[in-house]
This record gives sequence, structure tokens and C-alpha cells, in this order.
Amino acid sequence: MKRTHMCGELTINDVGKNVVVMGWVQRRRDLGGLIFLELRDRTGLIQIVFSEQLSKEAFDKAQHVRNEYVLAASGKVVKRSEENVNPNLETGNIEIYVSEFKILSKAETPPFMVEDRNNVSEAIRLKYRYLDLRRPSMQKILLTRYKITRIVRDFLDKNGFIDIETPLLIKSTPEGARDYLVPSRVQPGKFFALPQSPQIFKQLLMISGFDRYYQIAKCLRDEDLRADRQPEFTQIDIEMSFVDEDDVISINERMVAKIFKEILNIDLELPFKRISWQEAMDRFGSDKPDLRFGMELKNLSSIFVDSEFKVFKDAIDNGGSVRAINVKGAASIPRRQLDELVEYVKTYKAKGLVWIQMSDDGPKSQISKFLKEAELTQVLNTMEAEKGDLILIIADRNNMIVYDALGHLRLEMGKRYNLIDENKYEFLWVVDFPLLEYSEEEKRYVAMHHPFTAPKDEDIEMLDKNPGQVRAKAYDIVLNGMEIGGGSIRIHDTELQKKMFEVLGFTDEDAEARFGFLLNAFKYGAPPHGGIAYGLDRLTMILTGTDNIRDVIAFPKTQNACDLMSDAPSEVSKEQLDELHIKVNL
RNA sequence: GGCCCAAUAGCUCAGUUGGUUAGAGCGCCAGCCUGUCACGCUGGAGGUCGAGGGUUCGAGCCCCUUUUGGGUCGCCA
Repeated sequence: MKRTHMCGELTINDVGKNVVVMGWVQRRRDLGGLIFLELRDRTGLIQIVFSEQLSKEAFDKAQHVRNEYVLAASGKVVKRSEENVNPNLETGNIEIYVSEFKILSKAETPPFMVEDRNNVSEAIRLKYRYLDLRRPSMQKILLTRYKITRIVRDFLDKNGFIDIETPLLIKSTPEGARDYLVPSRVQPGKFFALPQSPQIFKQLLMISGFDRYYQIAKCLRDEDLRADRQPEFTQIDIEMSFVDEDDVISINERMVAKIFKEILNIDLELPFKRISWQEAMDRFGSDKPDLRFGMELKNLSSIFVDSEFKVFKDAIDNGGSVRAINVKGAASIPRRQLDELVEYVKTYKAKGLVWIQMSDDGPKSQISKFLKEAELTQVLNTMEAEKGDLILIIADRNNMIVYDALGHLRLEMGKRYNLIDENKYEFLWVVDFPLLEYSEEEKRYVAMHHPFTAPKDEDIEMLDKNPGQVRAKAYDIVLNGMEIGGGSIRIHDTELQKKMFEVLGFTDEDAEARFGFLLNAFKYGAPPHGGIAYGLDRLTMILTGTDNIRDVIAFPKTQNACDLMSDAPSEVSKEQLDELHIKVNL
């Protein structure tokens, strides 16, 4: 028997045809003298019918068929009578009268039913991932993922980009995330790293003159996992020569618009909004603001410069600030929930949270007695507070803590009060990131993006005296509060790159040992270049409406970075270790 | 590394203040059933209550440790 049709593709137009379908048994309904099976393939379901009249042999065999058996069934497509139509099934107006069929493969009773309404725990799903992936919703997600990459390849191809592979076994450059290491058998005691991204190689390809490059590239980072983070993930990696920020941004906007048009049939308005990193932090307390709702941060510092309320004044005097959000209509929040919010902001290192409830009897706050009448009035004016509102204030000596805590609080309150329209797609570019940030841990400046990001021309002179103030030619593309991609114009000048390494605290020897090959390459004529990389997994999450990165990856890892299906990672034999000259020290 | 949540039948869950033989739905097995479509009816099998220790006359339930899964902070150039 040769398959003639896919199950879900049969229609009323096929009535009368003799067809052969193949697939898995979704469900069996045995009425005694009549057996209905639903047969499933990736296109959908079709009901196939067995009875003694149609074929005694087939009917007898069908008695023994169970769920998830793999069948080939041959028979005639028949229109169902009016009263037997199943409106819940795509193919519900037809069925196949089976004259002959073959069990291609038997199946044990699966640990869970292969159906979307089944609410099976993720651990079980991951252990039997091949069964989980039979479910239509999972098939749809992976199909969408495939469509996205196809659109991307199409678009980039038409715009002159070339897909070039870069190596997986590369030099470890201990800057950034923790590397996955691979021991070298040939060179005892030495290790490769798996790439955190193809960053340096794509820059070298620009120096090689390929002009426009892309790759759907696996990236590996040995860091802890999150709902949107896997150790092994995929980037849409792009690099272009002879471009500035606007060039990169505009071609990417067109690509993203094409993806949204073809996947969701949504026409995005171009160009996307652009705001500076500073503005994003000031207004939203985040470098990836969710623009689907307001509740913007307001700076109250000027009100409290001479305040008698120590907490606020102290924050301001020490270079910090006092900022707040207004949660409209939340004044009647119970005390217990306010206490929870205090705990919530503490997870972001805020020391406390001041609230003002705009109750019917006027403003109520736990710090009322510390506030002067004029201060309160100014706060309420600035916050445009009305009866029924809840003002939440955070002060700290460290502005980043104020931003971070209040930014997360804004998101949390947006969620709690249902202010987020799930059908909206709010894009923006966040630009003018700081080039460097000071690391308390390492007591030095570290690159905010990566050490190859170019500073803005007008800020280069500050590199020596005021490195924290230098802005970068960097841009992130943000959608609904998620960073879906980021990139920059790169340094293409040996001297500037050396300068950058110097600011990062590398000695010449360090820089030479780690990145000497790149510095060398710059010597032989490097074009100005820049690019971007998207998180394909996160993009797919948004386009499929999932909030869990494991759902958009066929075979993902658990929070402990394990594969529950294959049981990786696992121990290896002594022989394998010996060959690699590795001794395990537990 | 820290904090929080969860773990009881194949799956999803209930299980009262610590008290008789741990339940339900789905699934599974058997029988009946010719228009079902989450078929129906009848009957049946199925449990190391994640693991280890403790308290107690008595532990699914309380305490400690631990494992696994999830969320999160740190971390993620």
C-alpha cells in the first residue's frame, strides 16, 4: 500500500475516491458490530470505519487495534449523512470505509493520551518527548518555528546575505557567560569552548569581504536556566559591512515586519519607535520596556532634596533618587498585599516601599507623619494622583536599584490589574546603551554588550576620564517587554579596539592572548561593520503565544540542565576519560 | 549559591484535627453493543503516598535531611 493522501487534507471533494491513508490511532470507538477509529497524522484527523459488511477481514483485525498503533488503511471516501457530521473535526463531514488495512506498528499503552486537552506534568512530557511532540499544539509550534526561519532565509537571501557556517569548537574567551568546555584529545590539558555566539567569526567574515552574512546558529551558555533561557539556544545571526546603525535597524524592521505579516497576518507600522536607554530606564525602569500599558515612572527627587524624611534625602544626597508609579484604581488594596509588595521589591534589592493610598478620606501612607504638606501635594501633582489611586514609591542611593525594583513592580501591577493587552504587539528599539558598566564584583568596567561594540564617535574622548558616561552604538529590539534581538556597530580599528581592551582592564598581553587573532585581522583592512542577533526561541514564543521556552524547542533541558528523555548528561567510561587525560575530582 | 511552590494509581487530582481496609475521573483489561465521535453499559485489575530518618500507641498528614520537577534572585559580554 502506498499513501495517497494525508489524513487532514481529505475534503468533501475526495468523496468517491479510493484512498490510502497512514497514521496513528488517535481514538477507537468500538460499537460491537461497527468500529470507528480516528487516524492522525501531522495534518489532522480522519475517521475510518470498519464493519463486517465492508470487509470481514479488516473488521476482525480492527478488534485488536489500540491507541497509537500505526496503520495503513485503504478504502473509499464517503460523505457522512447530515446527522452524522462531526462539526468539531476538520474532516467531520467525510469518513473512509475501510476495505483493507495493515498494522504497520503496534504500540504499548502510552503513559498519557496524545491530545492537547491533556494537562500532563512537564516532567512526564519531557521524558516521553516523542509522544508529547505528536500533540497538535506542539506540532503547530515547531511548524511555526520552521516557517519563521524559512521567511528569514528568504528575506536575507533576497537582500544579498550569505549563510556561512562558523565553528563549534572554538577558543575560550573568558568574558561574558560561562563557557561549555570540550577537552582536546590530541592536545592533552587543552580545551575548546562551544560558542556563546558566532560573534568574532562573523566579524572576521566581514574582514574577509563577504559583506553580508547570516546564520541560524546554535549558541551555548553554561548559566542557570529560566522560563525563557536554555543552555542551548538559537540565534538568527546577522552581520553587514559598510553600514551604520540606521542601515542595520531599517533592514531588520523590514524583516521583522515580513515575519509578522506572514505568520500572524499583522501589518506592523514602520519605522518602530526608538528611545534611548536612559529614557527607557527613566520612564519604565527597564531596558526592555513593555509598551502595552502606561504606569510610567516619575522622578520625585526634586521634591525631596531638602526633605526631613531621612530615607528619601539620604538616597538623593548619595547620588540616588526617589521615583514612583501610580497604579490607577488600586487604592483599596488590602494591607496584606501591600506587605507582599514590599517583599516583592526586596527581591530586587530595594530596601523598602512607600505607598500612598488615595482613599475616600484623603491620602493615606505609612510615612504620613514624616511628610510635609507641601511635599505630599507636590508628589500627588507629579503623579497626577486621583481618588482611588495607589502611589508606590521607591528610594535608593543606587539608581539602578530604583529602576529595577520599580520597573518590575510596574510589570507586576500591570499583570495584577490586567492592563496588558495580549493581542498587542508593541515594538521599539532601545538605543544609546552605555558602553560599559562598573562591576562591583570585579572592581573594573565590563562591556555592557560585548568588548567589540563601538562607542559613539562624540563620546570616544570620555573613554579615559569618564568611561561610565560613554554611550555605545548599540541597539536592542524589544517586543512586549522581551528583548528579542540586540546588536551594535563594531569597532573596526585596531587602535580603538586596543583602547577598549585597556579600559576593560586587560593588559596588552591579556588582549593579545585572548583576542590577538582579531586584532591581527584588523590590521589588514577591516570594513566598518555591524549587525544584530535575534533569539529565535523567544521570537517563536511570542509568535506562538507560549510563555515557556521549552515549548518552542523540540528536545529541551530541564532547570537542572538535564535531558529527561535521554538522561544526559551522564557519566562516561574510564577509558574515555583516560583518552582525554581527565581526572574527575568530586 | 539563596528564596518560594509541588511530589498520593499509567495520567490529572481529592484525602478533614495525626485514627478502621487510601478514594475519584480519565486511561488500562474483560464482556455486551451497527452510527459513534471525549460513544454507552456491566465487571475487573492497578498504590514503596518521591526517598531516608525522627516524633507518636498510631504518620499520606507533623519535624529534619535528601532527590526530582517548576518559578525566581544571583548569574546570563
